[in-house]
Amino acid sequence: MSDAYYLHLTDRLRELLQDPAAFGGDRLPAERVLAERFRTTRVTLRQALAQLEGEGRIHRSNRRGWFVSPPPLDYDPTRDAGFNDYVKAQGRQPRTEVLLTDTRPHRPAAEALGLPVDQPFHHIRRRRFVDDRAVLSESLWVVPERAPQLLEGDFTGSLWGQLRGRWGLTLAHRSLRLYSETLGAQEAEELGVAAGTAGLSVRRTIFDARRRPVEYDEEHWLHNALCITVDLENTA
Amino acid sequence: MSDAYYLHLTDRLRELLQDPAAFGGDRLPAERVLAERFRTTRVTLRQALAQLEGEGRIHRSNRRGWFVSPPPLDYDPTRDAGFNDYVKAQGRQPRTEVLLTDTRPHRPAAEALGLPVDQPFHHIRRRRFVDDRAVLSESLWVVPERAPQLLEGDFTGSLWGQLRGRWGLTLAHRSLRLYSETLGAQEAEELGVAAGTAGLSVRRTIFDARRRPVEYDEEHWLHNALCITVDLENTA
DNA sequence: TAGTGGTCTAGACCACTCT
DNA sequence: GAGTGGTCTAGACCACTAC
Repeated sequence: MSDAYYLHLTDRLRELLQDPAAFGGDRLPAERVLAERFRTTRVTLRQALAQLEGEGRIHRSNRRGWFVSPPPLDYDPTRDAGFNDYVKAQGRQPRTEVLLTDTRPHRPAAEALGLPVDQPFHHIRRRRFVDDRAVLSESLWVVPERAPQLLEGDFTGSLWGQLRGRWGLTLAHRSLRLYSETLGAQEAEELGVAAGTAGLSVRRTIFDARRRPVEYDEEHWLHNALCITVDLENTA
Repeated sequence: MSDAYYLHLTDRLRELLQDPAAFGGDRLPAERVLAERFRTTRVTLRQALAQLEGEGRIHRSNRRGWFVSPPPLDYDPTRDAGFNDYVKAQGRQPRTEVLLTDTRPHRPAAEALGLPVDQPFHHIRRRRFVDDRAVLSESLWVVPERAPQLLEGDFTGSLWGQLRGRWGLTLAHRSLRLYSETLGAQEAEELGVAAGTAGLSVRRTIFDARRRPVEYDEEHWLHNALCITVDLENTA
């Protein structure tokens, strides 16, 4: 079946996408227009678009249309250069919106950090943009004893930077979990995509140098918006 | 559109999948059977199946049918416990097939390791199984000077173990890159899935303690077959 | 050879966005 | 209000797998 028409279509569209001027901008023509141009139906056309979406070449904004994707963002979840810093370092424009802050228990955080389930956490939920495209929805839960006045600060910047700078914490022990997921209703809405869109989940659990629990966070990325990089020395 | 029928269908199927006996085994009924049972068409049914596939609950084997997925494998690409070891440690059955060995130049490896493009490498391509399901296709390129007689050995086990044991190499400097991809024709065929299936690519570049280039490899995983975990100490 | 998933057609209506 | 993607129907044929 390698001669399926949608695969030919995928190839032709992929070529067109190489040429920045092919569609006169970042936006693709309407599905009906493309289907007619390539003499097929929307169903088949959408198979080709879905392929290109999986390859990270295009993406959709819910009910608005298809757009040419920029190159993925390089991201090292083991460091905290700060979102704003590393996005700028790659010549892109970062932006952060704080959606919510509160203090309450959260079972997954408690379990990850080995604390009782009724342990309250300082909780921050935010949404982050690259070049005005929402690519990341995240929630962070911080143990209040480690950072008492945390919620009085500003959270559009680096949280780890604050933990180090304001409370002198060393984020010594870190455990990461990454896996492919489909975005839930809330994350999808926050990122302006259809529910069920493919995502990449990153969870981090942090202890300080004295092995005291510090922080737990969950990130939900658009799955093709980033390339995870990790550099390691000597930890054989 | 959260009342789309395919989402209800997804929910109902997800519930059925909780019950191991619901379908009398690991295999789901034929699409036509399921479509009739839920009084819809194959197109809509397949939307629901695709959702569950994205969630990692089911997977398909090319043209054979849909199967209930086992839990994902935990995998730490920064360590080399050895595939066979960590799969067994999780109570699963590993298997490795060596598909090819040769010695030849490879541009991506040369570029990653900072060597001339005509630099030859010892090349090993293999396919790895968990519980008889092919989940990983990988190629490894080793600098011959680091491991001269490499290709005379056996490669169903841990390559890093050999590099350490037979040549006393320390894999001191490691750089990883992970990103979502769609599997190419070759990888898809080796893994028994349709071309364009979602995958997860892991690339590693390794230098020894004297910063001499040692190895470069590319892994292509079925994207929902694994959960990446990384544990770090002190590398603030 | 029977049954399966893979692909495709030619429509349709709806919810939402844009202006 | 016009245009968009999201969803859905009711079929069809083909390539491949399993027996």
